[in-house]
Amino acid sequence: MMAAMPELPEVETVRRGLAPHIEGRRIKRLTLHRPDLRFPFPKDFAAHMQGATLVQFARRAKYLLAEMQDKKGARFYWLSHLGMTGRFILTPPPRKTPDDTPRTAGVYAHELAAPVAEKHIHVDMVFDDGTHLAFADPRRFGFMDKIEGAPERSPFLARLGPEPLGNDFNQAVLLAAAQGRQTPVKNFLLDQSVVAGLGNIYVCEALFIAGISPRRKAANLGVKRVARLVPAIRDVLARAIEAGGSTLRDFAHEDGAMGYFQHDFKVYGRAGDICSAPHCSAKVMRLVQSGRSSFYCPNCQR
DNA sequence: ATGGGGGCCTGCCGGC
DNA sequence: TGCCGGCAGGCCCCCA
Repeated sequence: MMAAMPELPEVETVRRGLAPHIEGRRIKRLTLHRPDLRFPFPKDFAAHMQGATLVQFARRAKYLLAEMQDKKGARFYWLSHLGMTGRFILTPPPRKTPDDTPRTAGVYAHELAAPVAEKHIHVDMVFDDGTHLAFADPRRFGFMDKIEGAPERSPFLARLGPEPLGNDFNQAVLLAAAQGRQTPVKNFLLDQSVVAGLGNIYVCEALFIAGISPRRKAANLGVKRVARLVPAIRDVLARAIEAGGSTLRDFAHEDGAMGYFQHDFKVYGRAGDICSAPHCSAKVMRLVQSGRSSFYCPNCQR
């Protein structure tokens, strides 16, 4: 068992967990505890978010994309990325008591208490019903942005390839994208412009399921391997989302931290273990490609 | 255009 | 026991 980094299934799990708590709610206060994460927060970020209503909480690749309606009724989008260690921590509103009247400027007593005691909380939000949403990110590889206009024109989203679980991702598309690509299939699948949402872990797992060596050049995949690879990618992601979904049942608690559910992997992080495939006694190997670990079974993957 | 590598950033872990 | 190097990797950016 190990905790998965935020790739598509983890981000989707976060989305599903948070959406029912924040959709349709107005942001009463938003506090930044530092001027930047990986990038500086956009100018007027807090001011624009404050008083805005979160209309819909969606996902694109590994990005969370919230449709917002500001105080004047204008639409904009709040984009966030969890990076490597980013987490949203949700605290549902405590039950109000009769004497819980506004203190200053309409702030209720129950809103003054710190919802969580944790290091590395960089953003705090309070919604109109008292729901707290904090963003913590020790390594600050995550970031947030504000998008005016069509979200697909955001520089962060413009170059993304198809969603791996959508109809735009299929064997013909993947085969065409692989034409002439001399890079190993491992690197190829990590390229978010090829298919958007895979990270190191699920690429390793998908290649294992498809029986393809991470070393194989993308251009040499061929129709047969692509025909195995596409469903392998879909299956591994869909199963991981299911596994994440099963953790949501316990979500609405005090420490509502999200996105790092436990999950079993066949090869990732298992160097030296015997391959889990039936009748295979080879050892799972680790190799470094472009500075990243690949795990694979040299017997099952060619 | 494409591929490869550096840098960001902190927590953790193994070795001495 | 404490220190320290290596490692983890998503994504942008630069260079060949």
